[in-house]
Amino acid sequence: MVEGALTLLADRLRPCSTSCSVQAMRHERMQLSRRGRPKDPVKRTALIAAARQLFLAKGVDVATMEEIATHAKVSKATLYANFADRSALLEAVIRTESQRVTSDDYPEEAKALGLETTLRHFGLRLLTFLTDPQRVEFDMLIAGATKQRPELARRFFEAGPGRGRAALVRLIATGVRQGILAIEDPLEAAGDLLGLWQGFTRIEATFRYRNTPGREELRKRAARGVRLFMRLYAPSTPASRPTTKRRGRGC
Amino acid sequence: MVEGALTLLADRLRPCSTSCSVQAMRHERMQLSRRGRPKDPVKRTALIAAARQLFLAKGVDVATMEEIATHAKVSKATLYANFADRSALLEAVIRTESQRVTSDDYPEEAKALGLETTLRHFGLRLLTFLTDPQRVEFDMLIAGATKQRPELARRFFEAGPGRGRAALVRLIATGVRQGILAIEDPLEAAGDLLGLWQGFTRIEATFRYRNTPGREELRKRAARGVRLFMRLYAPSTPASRPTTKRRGRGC
DNA sequence: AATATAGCAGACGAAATCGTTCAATAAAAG
DNA sequence: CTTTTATTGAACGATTTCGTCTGCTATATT
Repeated sequence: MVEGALTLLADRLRPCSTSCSVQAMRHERMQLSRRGRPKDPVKRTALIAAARQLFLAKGVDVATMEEIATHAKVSKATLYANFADRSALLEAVIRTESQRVTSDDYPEEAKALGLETTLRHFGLRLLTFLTDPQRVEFDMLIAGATKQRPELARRFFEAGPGRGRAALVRLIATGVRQGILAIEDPLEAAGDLLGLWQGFTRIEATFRYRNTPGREELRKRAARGVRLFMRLYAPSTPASRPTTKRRGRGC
Repeated sequence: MVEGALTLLADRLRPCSTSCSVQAMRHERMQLSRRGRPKDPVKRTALIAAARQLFLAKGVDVATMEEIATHAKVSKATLYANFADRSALLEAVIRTESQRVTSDDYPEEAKALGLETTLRHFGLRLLTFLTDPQRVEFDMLIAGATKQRPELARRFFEAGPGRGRAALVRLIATGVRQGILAIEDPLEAAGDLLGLWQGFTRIEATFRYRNTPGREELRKRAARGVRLFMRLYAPSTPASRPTTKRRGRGC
C-alpha cells in the first residue's frame, strides 16, 4: 500500500496536533503563518475522521483523496493544504488513533473493589476493545501500513496494546504483593490472562467468522478468564504446588 | 481494496484447479476447449505465486497486473487469459493458500506418544504457523479482502484456523474420554489452550513489535501452555489440587 | 483599513493502469 | 497434414486519479 516514501513531517505548514486549540496555535511557536486567517482545526479533524472512515471502509489505497475531501465537507485544495499527500494523511490518522488510549489507573480501582472484580472490568473493557469491528479493521490498517513504516507500528503498539499490557502487569503485580496471586513473572502471567480472555474470539473476529459478540457474552468471557486465571495462580497450600518457583520459565 | 464485484467464476474458460495435470484436464469433464493446445498449468501456478508474492509485498491494490505478469515471466495477455481480472486472481491466490492446510490426524499420535506430548507438538506447530511472518502478512491480506468477500474469509477460516481448532477439540475430547482431562466443554477449553499458547505473541507479531520468536522459544511457549492447561483441567482429587502430578515432561 | 492567509469550486495536465486487441508463432489434437 | 487453441509482445483507447493551479470570497491579524 501507499507507494511513495512517507514524509516524516506529516503536516504541511503547521505541525499542529489534532487537538490543538486556536489559542494554543497562537501562543505556541508558530513562526510560520501567524499573520492571516488561521487554519480551521475543525476541518483538519474532519479530514482525519473522514480519512479514517474511508481508509477502513475501502482500504488505504482505494479511497480517493477527492472522496475523502467531499466526505469531510472540505475542498480538495484544503485537504492538500493540510496534508502533503495520502501518506501524510495516513500518518495523521494513525497518530490520532494512537492517542485514544485504552487504559487508565486500575490499581486504584483494585484497592476499592478488589483484584478479581477489577480484573473482570479490565477484561471486559479489553475484550470490548478487541472485538470492536472498527477496531479490528483498524488493526488491519495499521498492520498494512507497517510494511512501509515499522516505527509507526511500534508507536501504535506502545500507545495501545503495550500500554494495556503494562497496566495489566501492574495490576497483577499488585495482586502478588497482596498475596492474592502466586506469580513469578507478572509479564508472562499477563500474557496468560490475555490469552484466556481471548481464546478464539480474536481470530474469529479477524476473519469475521462470527458476528461481534454481545456485551453479555463478553462479560462472561471476562469473568471466565479471571476465574481460570485465579485457579492457575492462586497461592495454593504450599505443600502441593511449589509451582512457579522453579517451573516458571525454566524448561 | 479491489473495487469491482468479484466474479464467482475465478477462471475464464477452464475451471482447472491449480494442481490439475494435463491428463486430468483431458479426461475430466472439459467440454470446453479440448481440442487445441492446452493451457500450460505451469504458467498458471507461476502467476498465482507471483501474485501472492506481490500482493503480500505491496498490497493487493497496489501491485500492478503487468508487474505480476512480468514477475511470472508470462505475458499480460496470458494473465488475462487465465484470470478474468484482479479479483479472480486474488481469489485464486487465497484458494491456493487455503489448500495448504495445517493439521492432520493428531489423535493417532496421541495414542502413541501420550496426550501431553501430542499437545506440545500441536502447540509448537500452531505457534510456528501463527508467528510465521509470511503467514501474518497473509492474514492481513485475507482480512483486507474480506471487506468485499465475506464468504471467502469464511472459507479460509474453515480451511485454516477452523480446521486446526477442530483437531484440537478432538484431541481434547480424547483426553477427556481417557480421564486425563476433566472438561465439560472441549470447544471452550480449546480456546483456553490456544489462548495460553498465544499470550501476547500474536499481537506482537501483528504489529511487528518483536522479531519472530525462534524455534526454541516457541517450543517453550508450547510446553508452558500445555503445562498450564493441564494444571487447569487435570481431574483433581477434590481435596487439594494434585495438578502437578506429572508435570515433569516440559523441562 | 490594510494585509495576509484560509477556504472553495472547478478545471487542468500528467501519469498510471486497466483490460482489450492484433498479428504472428508454438503446440497439441484430429 | 489441418485445425484449434495458447502464448507472446506490443500497441491501443479509456478511464481514473493525482496533485496543482486559478479566481474568488471569507476571516483573521496588525
